[in-house]
This record gives sequence, C-alpha cells and structure tokens, in this order.
Amino acid sequence: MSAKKDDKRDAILQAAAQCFSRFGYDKTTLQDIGDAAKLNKASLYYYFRNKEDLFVQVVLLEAERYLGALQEQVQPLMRATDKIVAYLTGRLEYYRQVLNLHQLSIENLQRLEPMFDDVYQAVRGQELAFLGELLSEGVTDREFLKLQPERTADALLTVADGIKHEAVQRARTRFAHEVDYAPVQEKLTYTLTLLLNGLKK
Amino acid sequence: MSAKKDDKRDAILQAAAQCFSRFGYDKTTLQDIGDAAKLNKASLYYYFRNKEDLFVQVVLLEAERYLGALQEQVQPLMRATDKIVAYLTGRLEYYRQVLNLHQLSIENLQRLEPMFDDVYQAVRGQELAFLGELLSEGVTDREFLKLQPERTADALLTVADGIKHEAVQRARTRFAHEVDYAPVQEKLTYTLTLLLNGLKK
Amino acid sequence: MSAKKDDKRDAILQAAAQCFSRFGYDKTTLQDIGDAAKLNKASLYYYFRNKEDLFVQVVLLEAERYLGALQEQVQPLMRATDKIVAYLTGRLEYYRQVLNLHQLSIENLQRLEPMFDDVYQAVRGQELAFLGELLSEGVTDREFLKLQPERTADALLTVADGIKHEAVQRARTRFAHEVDYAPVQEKLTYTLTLLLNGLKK
Amino acid sequence: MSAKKDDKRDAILQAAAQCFSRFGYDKTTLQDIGDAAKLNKASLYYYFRNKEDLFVQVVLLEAERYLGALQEQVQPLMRATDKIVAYLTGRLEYYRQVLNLHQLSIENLQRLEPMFDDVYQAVRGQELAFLGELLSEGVTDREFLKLQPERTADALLTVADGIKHEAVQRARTRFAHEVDYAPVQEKLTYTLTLLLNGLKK
DNA sequence: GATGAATGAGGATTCATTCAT
DNA sequence: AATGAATGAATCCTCATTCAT
Repeated sequence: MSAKKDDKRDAILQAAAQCFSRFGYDKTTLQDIGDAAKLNKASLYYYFRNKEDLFVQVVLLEAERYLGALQEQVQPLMRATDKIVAYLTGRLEYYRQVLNLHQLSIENLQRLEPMFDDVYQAVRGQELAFLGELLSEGVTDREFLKLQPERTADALLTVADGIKHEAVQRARTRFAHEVDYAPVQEKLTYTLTLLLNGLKK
Repeated sequence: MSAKKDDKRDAILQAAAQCFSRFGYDKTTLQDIGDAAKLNKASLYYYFRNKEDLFVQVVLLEAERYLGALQEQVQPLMRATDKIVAYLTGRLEYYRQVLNLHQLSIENLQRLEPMFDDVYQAVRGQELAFLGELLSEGVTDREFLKLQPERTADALLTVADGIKHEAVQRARTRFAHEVDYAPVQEKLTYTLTLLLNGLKK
Repeated sequence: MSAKKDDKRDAILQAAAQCFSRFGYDKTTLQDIGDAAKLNKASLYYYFRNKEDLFVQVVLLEAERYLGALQEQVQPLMRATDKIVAYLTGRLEYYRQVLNLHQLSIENLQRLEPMFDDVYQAVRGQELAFLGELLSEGVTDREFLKLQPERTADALLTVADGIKHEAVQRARTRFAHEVDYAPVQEKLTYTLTLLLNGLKK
Repeated sequence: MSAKKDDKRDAILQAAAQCFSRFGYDKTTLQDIGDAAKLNKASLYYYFRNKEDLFVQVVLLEAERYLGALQEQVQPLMRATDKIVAYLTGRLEYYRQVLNLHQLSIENLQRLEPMFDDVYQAVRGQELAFLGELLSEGVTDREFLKLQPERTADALLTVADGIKHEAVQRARTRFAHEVDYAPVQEKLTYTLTLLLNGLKK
C-alpha cells in the first residue's frame, strides 16, 4: 500500500509545486494546495508535517530533477575539470532560481535553511557519486594526479556549499533584490580552478 | 513646520521602501514599517491613508529618482530619436523592476493599478516636459519636421503606457514570474520607430 | 451529518439575531456573537463569509418568519384585494422595523442593499406563489377579470419593491431616524389600488 | 472672556447634537464633531472631558429646551392635577425619544446612566420650582389640601424618576427594541393619580 | 486656547494547525 | 486515510485619548 501512498504524496507535491511557483511561498495557502490536489487541506498533514516541510520536499524533488538534467548536460564536455566546474556553477545557478521562482524572502530563506540542509543530505550521496566518477575519469585521462575520489568529491561539494552559504549570510544585511550572484559565481569558479589545479600534475 | 512633517514622512517612506524590497509587498506588515521608522504602526495612518497608499508613494518616489537618472543617462546619445527610444524603453524596464523588486503579485498589481495611475500623473508633467524638449531638439537639428512638442510628447507617452498596460492585461492569465517583457520591449521599440519615422522628413 | 452543521448554523444565527437586535449592527462584534454561540469568533467564518453575510442571513430568517405570519394574518380578510394590499403594506412595515430593530444606519443600509437583494430572491418565490394564489382567488370570486396569476403577482411585487427602493434612495439625503414611512405607505397603497382596480371588471 | 468660551462651547454642543442624532452615539466620531465645529478634534478636550461628557451635555441642553417647552405646553390645561400628570408623562416620553434619537444601546445607556443622574441635578432645581408652583396653584384653587410644595414636588419627581429607572433596569434582560413604554406610561399615570388624589379633599 | 503628532485598545478577517471521528 | 470543525495568532485598520508646543 505504500505505493498508493506515494502516488498521493507525489500528486500533492506536484500541486504544491505549481502553487508555490505561481503565488510564491507566503502567498500560497494550504487551502490552495488542497484545492489543487483535490484533497481537504487537513489531509495534507497526513503526508507532510507542515507547510515548511511540504515546501522543502517540493524543492528537493525539483533539485533531483534539475541536478540530474545538469549532470547529463555536463557530460559532453571534454575535460573532467570543465565538467566539474560546469556542474558546480550550474548548481549555484539552480539555487538562485529556486529563490526567485518561489519568491522566497531572505527572511523565509534563513528560517528554512536548516530544513534544506537536512533534505539536501538525501541528494548529496548521489552528487558525491557523480563527482567521484568525474574525478576518477580525470585520473584515468591523466588530467589529475592520483587522488581519493570520495574525499575529494566531498571537499568539492563542501567548498561549493560553503561559498553558497556565505552568500546567503552576507545577504542578511542587504536587501533581497540586491543579492548579486555574479561575484559569488566568480568566487566559486576561481576557487574551484585553484583546487582542481592542485590536483593536476 | 510642514518641513518637519515632510521629514517624518520621508523617513517613513524610506523605512517602507526598505521593508517592501526586503520582504515584498504582502509580507511587509505595518508593524515592520512602524518598527523601522521608530513609530507606532497606528501613527503611519497619520501620514498615509493605508498600506496601499504608502506603497504607491514609495513607488512614486523611486520612480522620480529612477526617471531622473534615466533622463541624464540618455542625454549623451547623439540623435533625439535615440534619446527618446532609450528613455521610453528604459521606462518600461523600470516598471518591470518595480514588480520584481517588491514581489508584487499580478493580483495585487491589478488591484493597485488605478492607484498607480493616479500617482503617475504627478510625474507625467515632468516627463512630458522632458520629451517635449527632446522633440524640439530634434526639430532644431533638422531630425524631425516641424511639430507641436506638447501634443507629440503626450502621444508618445500615451503609446508607451498603452503598450505597458496591454502587457499587464495579457498577464492576467499567466503567472507573475512568467511574464516575458522581451516581446513587450520589442513591440514598444517597433511602434516608437514607426512613430518617430513619421516625424522625419 | 449536514443536519448537525445546520443545527450549529442555526444556533449561530439565533445568537447573532439576539446580538444584532440588542446592540445594533455596528456595535455587535463577532466576539459578541462568538461568545453567545459558545464558539471562537474565527469559527464563525466557517459558517458565514463575513459579518455582512451573517447579518443578511439573520434578516432572511426573520423575513421568512415574519412574512409567513403576515400571510396567515391576512387570510381572514374578505376580499382578495384587501388581502393583497394588506400583505404588501405589511411587508413594507416589516422593512421599516428591520432598520430600526438593528439600528441600521443609512450608510450601512446602502452598502448592504445589494446583498439583501440577493437574499430576497430566496423568499421571492414563496411570495410570488402566495400572491398568485390570492389573485386566482380573486378571479374565482369574480373580483378580478381573467388574468395571468404569475405575471401579475410578479408585477405587484416589483411595484412594491420599487416603491420601497425609492424610499431608501430618497433617504440618501436625510437622517436615518427621520425617514418618514407614512408617505411611502400612502404611495404604495394608492398605487396598488390603481393597479388592482385595473384588474376589476 | 468666559462669554467667548461659552460661545465656542455652545457651537460644539450644537455640532455634536447634529452628529449624535444623525449617526447615533457610537457611530459619531470626535473627528466628525470636530469637523462640524470647525475645530481640531483635540480641542474638544479643552471644553469637555471626553466623548461621554460631551454627549451628556448635549442631552442636558436638549432636556432644558424640551422641558421648558413642555412646561409652557402644559400651562393652558385647566386643573393643576392635569398639568402635573401631563408634565410628568411628557417627561417620560422625552426620555424615550432621547434613546431613539441617538440610537443609544442599552449597554451604553447603562454605562451612561450615572452621568445622566449627575447632570439632571442641574435641571432638577428648575423642575422642582415648576412643580412646586403647580402644586401651590392647586392649593389656591382649592384643588388640593394644604401641603408643603417643595417636599411634595420632590416626592413627585422622585416617583416619576423611580418608575423610569425601573423600566431601564427591567430592560437589562430584554432587548433594546422590546422595551415597551406604554405600560410604563400607564403605571406612571396610575401612580400619579393615586398620589394626587391623596392630596385632594 | 489650539493643534499636530502619537499611541493603545479593539474590531474584522485570514491562515496554519489540530483533533475527533 | 480523510475530513469537518475549531482555534490562536497575526494582520489591517479605526478611534478615543494624550501631550508637547
């Protein structure tokens, strides 16, 4: 019966995704989502703990899809270095889009961030595997020196997330619309280049 | 002593501007604004009729500044035609920014539009004068045939606003974040070109 | 289980009716009504859209009872003409009482009028049937010429409501308590007499 | 300068009287009264302690005028007994009108009653004198036995007020609109008749 | 005396959330 | 699993009242 439950859960997630991107997080009411999912709003609490949880799950689902697509999109690139940089910068771009898409205010963002961190653990394993493979590829192609793929992949992800996190924190004192992602992207690219250079012969 | 009142009013407007752009229109509470302005929220009603009015005044102030800057920015261009097109398209871009900046939902936008129209009358005089001057310039430089600056300026502004308004109306059926301004800009540019060509020898 | 909901709804209506007639429309708070119905004030919104809606429903309920009583009260009269006139003037008298009973200001009255109109449609069917029967009676008793009961009943009701409506409109410039219903009653009686005479041989 | 102040005070009272009878006590705002009196609403507090005080003063002024008129109106009656009964029942009628005129809710009424009592002391002296005179007349005309005018007048007024007060108290448990003054009038008339009969030979 | 400015209290309304069934 | 029903908290707004000038 878990399959059935999952179906319903997915239907709710889809309805919620539409509502959130249409109205933004704050303006979306559980009534809206319930209506869209053809379910009483009270029933949503059977599948999700609360509005925040539901939102985070929506974002997680989108993240899985987006990052999957990004991974495929990056494959045609020639060098492992380029694939890695493209993937990690594409990942940041995704983060920016989520904020805009759901009209998340900085306030909400900071309230929800810990929940995001929890949820990202779920995707992180997959991401680590992907990066690890790219790194191994790089070694095979003699692009990188011998390295420990898992630890290096973890380091890369941590660096990328650290830079992203710093950007959000810095936003604390500035206005939401003023957050400029260009310098963050630049910093990320620069740091990754340094790191990956360190792996080269 | 009206200066003092105006000072306070301005302080509130500034506080409100910060809040609106930080949290968006809906999420900004009068409590937020009152706190930021170091004033009881009830006192805000001494200076403004209601939340909507306050918001519109904020936008008006921003519009004055923005349009002033735009006018200066446009002056270095060589031909009057270019100045006019640049000004009127820059103006539309501003409109787009306001929506994003304050995370105005289409719903709110349509509710507030009449209030905006009222308020824009205040700036319109200044805009007409500016455009009129550009047109006169164009005549002096033999770029345009003889024309009535006031009436022509009015026509240009009306056309630009009409195209903007149509875009909002069309948005009625689409999601706020999906409104694509590129075709609107294109339509505006095209229409203006036609119009201004009509003024040429 | 809808019966249960209706029971609660009725309990609220009764509580509201008491409050409205005790304190008047404006002075009655939803807190008052909630207290009287032993329900959180927010719960009232589960049953009614807002204060105005609640008020209108109260009046509707009273109207049904009053008009029912009026119909019985009118039956003993000998001639159909008399019954009709008595019913329609009694109806106006009821309208006057509602205003006084709930201390409705002209301001509120004019704001609520459209809602009343909506709600009166619900009773109108019953009223039309009653009047139609009186008219048919009149024909049987050779008091009236042959006529179309439905259309004639409709005409009578429309005339009565029109005269009532005119009185409210005229009140626009006068104080609520100064509205004098005597001339309205007179006008109504006169007009009805003319109309009904037109139906006689 | 006290004359000037009194003028202003009277102007305010007149403005307030209009507002109160137009909108009712609750719906009248101090802003309304200030506007009508062409005075800042804060200035009203220079002349009156608060809204209640202002209202009570308005009623007092009206009472003086009304009771003065009533006294004249009663004079043409032949017998002192009739004059007294007419005066005291007319007085009760006035009381009823005040409630309706200003749409005083029972709630407000009971809150304001103590203030009324204070204020009525001001008129009471005049009323006692008037009644005393009627009583003396009655003695001169051999309608009554010898009596002490002051004490008897006081007794009459106390009885009349007591009956009125009882009516208000009884209203506590009933709805405002249901207060029926007819039995109160009757009771008053009956009691007065008994009393005055007691004074006759 | 008069008023501009400020505020606390209260009222209508919305919404996330809970709970019994 | 699903939902009808209920509620506390938060939000916009109005108004009587106060106070410094």
